[in-house]
Amino acid sequence: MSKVRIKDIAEIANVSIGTVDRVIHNRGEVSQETRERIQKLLKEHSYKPDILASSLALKRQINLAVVMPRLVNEHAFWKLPLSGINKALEELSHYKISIKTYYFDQFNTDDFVHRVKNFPYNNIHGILFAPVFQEESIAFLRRCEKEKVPVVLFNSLLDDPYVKSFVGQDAYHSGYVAAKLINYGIEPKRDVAIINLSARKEHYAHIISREKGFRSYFEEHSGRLNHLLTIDLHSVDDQKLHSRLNEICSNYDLAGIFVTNSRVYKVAGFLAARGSMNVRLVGYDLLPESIDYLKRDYIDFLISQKPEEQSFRGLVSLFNLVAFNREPDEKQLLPIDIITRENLRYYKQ
Amino acid sequence: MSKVRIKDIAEIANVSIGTVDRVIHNRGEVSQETRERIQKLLKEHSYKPDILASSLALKRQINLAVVMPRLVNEHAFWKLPLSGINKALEELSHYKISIKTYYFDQFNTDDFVHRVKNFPYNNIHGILFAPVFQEESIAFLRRCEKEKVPVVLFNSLLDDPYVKSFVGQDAYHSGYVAAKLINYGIEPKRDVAIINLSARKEHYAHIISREKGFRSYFEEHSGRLNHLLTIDLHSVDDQKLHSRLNEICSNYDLAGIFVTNSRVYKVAGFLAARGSMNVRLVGYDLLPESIDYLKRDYIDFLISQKPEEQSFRGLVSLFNLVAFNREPDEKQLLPIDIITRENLRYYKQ
DNA sequence: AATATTTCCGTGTACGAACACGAAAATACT
DNA sequence: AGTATTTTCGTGTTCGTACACGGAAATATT
Repeated sequence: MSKVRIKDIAEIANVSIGTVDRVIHNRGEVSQETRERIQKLLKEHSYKPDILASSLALKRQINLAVVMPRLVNEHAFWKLPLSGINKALEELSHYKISIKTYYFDQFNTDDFVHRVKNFPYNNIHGILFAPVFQEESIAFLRRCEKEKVPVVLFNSLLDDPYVKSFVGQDAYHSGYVAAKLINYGIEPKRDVAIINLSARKEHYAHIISREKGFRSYFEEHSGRLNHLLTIDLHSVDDQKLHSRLNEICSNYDLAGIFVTNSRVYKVAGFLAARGSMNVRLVGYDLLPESIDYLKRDYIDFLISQKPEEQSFRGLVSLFNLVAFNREPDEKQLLPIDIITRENLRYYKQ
Repeated sequence: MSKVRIKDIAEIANVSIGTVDRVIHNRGEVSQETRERIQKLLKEHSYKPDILASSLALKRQINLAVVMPRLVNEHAFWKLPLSGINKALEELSHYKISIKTYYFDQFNTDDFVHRVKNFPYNNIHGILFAPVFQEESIAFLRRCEKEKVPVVLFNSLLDDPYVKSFVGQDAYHSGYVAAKLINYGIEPKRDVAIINLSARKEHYAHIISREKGFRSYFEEHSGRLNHLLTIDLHSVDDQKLHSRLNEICSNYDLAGIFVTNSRVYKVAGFLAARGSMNVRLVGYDLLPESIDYLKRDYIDFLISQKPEEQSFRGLVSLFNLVAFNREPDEKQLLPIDIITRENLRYYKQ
């Protein structure tokens, strides 16, 4: 039961350590026959490399890239993954590693395509990618596949066999959880609004999934379905937003609002300005602005996507893949943490 | 900025690696003068040992002990830390480590005192301890201090300077969070019960803290204070419990119940038997029985203490302390996770 | 002064895997 | 047959630290 080392395998097989090593790393230069013999032995003795020793001995330089939306004007969400990237950089500082970040304009398909075209594929050993544009992203994956650069996704899921791993949240279930929280807090027969505050909703598969999850909760539970309304607001202008929301408030008996992304603080701002405290408000992510409204009770619950952890785990997975050939889980689904004013302190940063 | 190694320090100080090593590990046999000189250099260059190399080179055998309540009859809670212990054992399997568990009867002070008396202090390098009896536990700590065996606590906090670290949850705030959840879900002017289902409440400091946290939420918020009642039920007998609860239900307009520990499933069982679905119920921990009632919507929220993670992190901290002299944080407070039927899957085991 | 004892410090090996280098064996080519 | 080339494999060093061992220097003892 004691751990089997390369040396042990080598002795059993009557070959040298070097040969076993070559088999393990597919470095070739081993005869068909002995390779198979050793592979069999490795399996039989269920050889697992010693993580510590491997790490210590690793000499290769490893270059990773992160491809994600640029931090434009207001959508502060994309700041958050950066701290995860830095944390990963620290955690992996024993190694010879470089992480370079490539930003693209999340509202401009052409920009993305252009950035990806001049990508230094042969200097990069792995890519952590936050996809936005469905088709173009798939095309990017095809290119990576051709260039044999492994890709790990975070934040948003692309259904493609070449993706080595996805780190993120199940969007559907997060919407489902949000629905529970709102339904739990309000009396029956009152109205609930789903607000999409996204410039271009169709770009975000997970926003759609969240709404679906939210709605399906109500389908399965108390018949509040005919009190559900979806509002798409593409404008980022606060003036317009407020007047639109005002209008809705007077037309409906709003008891709860679900904002399908991190811009929930905008709706909270409206509620605060209007002074209406008894509308349940649930949204996403721990942006500073949202935290502020959470503390002041204008937001009741936030669901964290854990963006720092997403990028962190994504990078670590990617590194382990390219450095040690350790295959990550296909999906790394992070828990759907429910954050309130009262437990916030344990989730911040 | 590149990492400084023992070798570098040795060269600068014009001594050998061995000497620097002796200084680092306080192994003596170094003259006062050179010791101080090297210590100064270590600080100046902010030397940090390479974790990987240290681990690989560590040859000492390390024996840890866990001291915790025995898994008696019903209080299944104490099963949970065991999986954390096993996980730690696995994680640390690269090392020469042994973990031995010592159980005591959590309802019998004498039993605890007796077990602790014949403790093999000189074979044990560190103790992970879940205290129950205040005074006797402090006495135990004194003994450990005398024998120079470091102690890390989990689950329940003892205020003692000798404790190297505490891994657990802030009980007060967890009660506070529970109050938010109940208050959020019910209409004003209805009654809320706090139920202590503990054989001997006074033994559990954290049960008292939870109640305090719960009450203080209501003190700070909507004046529901005169609708709050505390019920101490020492009996474990289901018959008695049900009749007592029945009695309460008819005397009060109960809209919410907070059970201050993992026995919340007992109250859920009562509600299920009675068929009353519209009482909000919040309690602790992911016991299988409670999970079952959570799934059936008799329990609305569970707050997890993460017992597996407590014991896991406790052991890892303890190991790092005795093996590498890495001081753990004084308090390792785990997040107060809010678990519902809808996000349960991401928190199970 | 010679020997014993203590204090102080350097050397060497081990940990397990990665990888460079080069040697031996097998095969191909003239 | 002799040389060149390729395939196959073994040896040795490296990563940074832990620790055993033993040697030299300083001090004490007779």
